[in-house]
Amino acid sequence: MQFDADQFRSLCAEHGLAVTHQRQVIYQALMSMHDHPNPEVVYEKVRKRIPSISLATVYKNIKTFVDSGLLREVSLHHGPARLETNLDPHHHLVCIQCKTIVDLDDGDLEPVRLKKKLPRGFSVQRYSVEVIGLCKHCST
Amino acid sequence: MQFDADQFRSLCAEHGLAVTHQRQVIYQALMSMHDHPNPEVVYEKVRKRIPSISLATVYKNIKTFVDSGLLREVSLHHGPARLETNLDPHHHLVCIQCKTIVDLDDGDLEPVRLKKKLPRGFSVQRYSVEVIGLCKHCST
DNA sequence: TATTAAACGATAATTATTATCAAACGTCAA
DNA sequence: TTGACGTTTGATAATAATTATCGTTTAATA
Ligand SMILES: [Mn+2]
Ligand SMILES: [Mn+2]
Ligand SMILES: [Zn+2]
Ligand SMILES: [Zn+2]
Repeated sequence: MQFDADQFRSLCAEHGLAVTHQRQVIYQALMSMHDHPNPEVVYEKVRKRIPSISLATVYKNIKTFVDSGLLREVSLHHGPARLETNLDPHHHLVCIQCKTIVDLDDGDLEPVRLKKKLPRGFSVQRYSVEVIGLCKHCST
Repeated sequence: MQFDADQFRSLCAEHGLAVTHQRQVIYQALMSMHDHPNPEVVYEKVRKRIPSISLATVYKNIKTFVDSGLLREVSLHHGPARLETNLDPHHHLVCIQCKTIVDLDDGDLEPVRLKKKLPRGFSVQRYSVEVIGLCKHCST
């Protein structure tokens, strides 16, 4: 515990962040959850240790962690729905900046192949590959 | 135009949907946009043809089309953000039902390989593979 | 320990989406 | 073709997710 606190202290120092009790509890809550939680779930977990914490503080710290690279978002696609009219199997090129999504034909890619067995009981419906980066327009 | 209208008419018949002017204009707007629009953008486009249309009608029809399989959503991850604490390169197993996201080690997958060149100017940052299906819990 | 910038909590505002409901419309059988 | 009936529409309220605002508190550091 003392050790973790010190680790967090230096993490914050590296990224120029003030060390606050709230920040540390939020970080530890996040790191103890290995199932890609949403902010609300993090809030509920943190509230067990700091009942008076504000939901806004949780959101603000998550943003801070993401901006500092201590944390990521699973996908670029949270927020408004993006609609797909191309019903053929295909993949995507996604720009991290402008969020433009461009189709990548299924045949333009070597088929996805697993080396290991998937967890028992999971039935695969399809594979989705995203090539993530900066589009021409955004990289200038 | 007459032909498209007839096509839409039979599409609706196949899926048990009433043929309305709004529905047809929304569908045609969608099919003419090859860039994965969000509902707001569809609304703006439809409004040029039916200025009096309600945003709710656009949302309701998009939902109807998705439920009928005439349309998809690009990703399962729209809505609340999902947080990623695993900073190692890895991929995901995603359940379409409960939205559970499970890590898939980078080494468990043959590397993604492109057969063709990407569009000029796109700089790749990383690949993200999602194995999409039903988890053990949801498939029973 | 005093100064100062950063962070916090409360809450308002914004954005995205869904729900509600009365009026209008489309379907289909007579 | 008409009329009954279920569906869709438009207006708008409600909800969910997130960000902004702002006065107060706290942490960094000199
Ligand atoms: Mn696509
Ligand atoms: Mn992960
Ligand atoms: Zn871009
Ligand atoms: Zn599931």
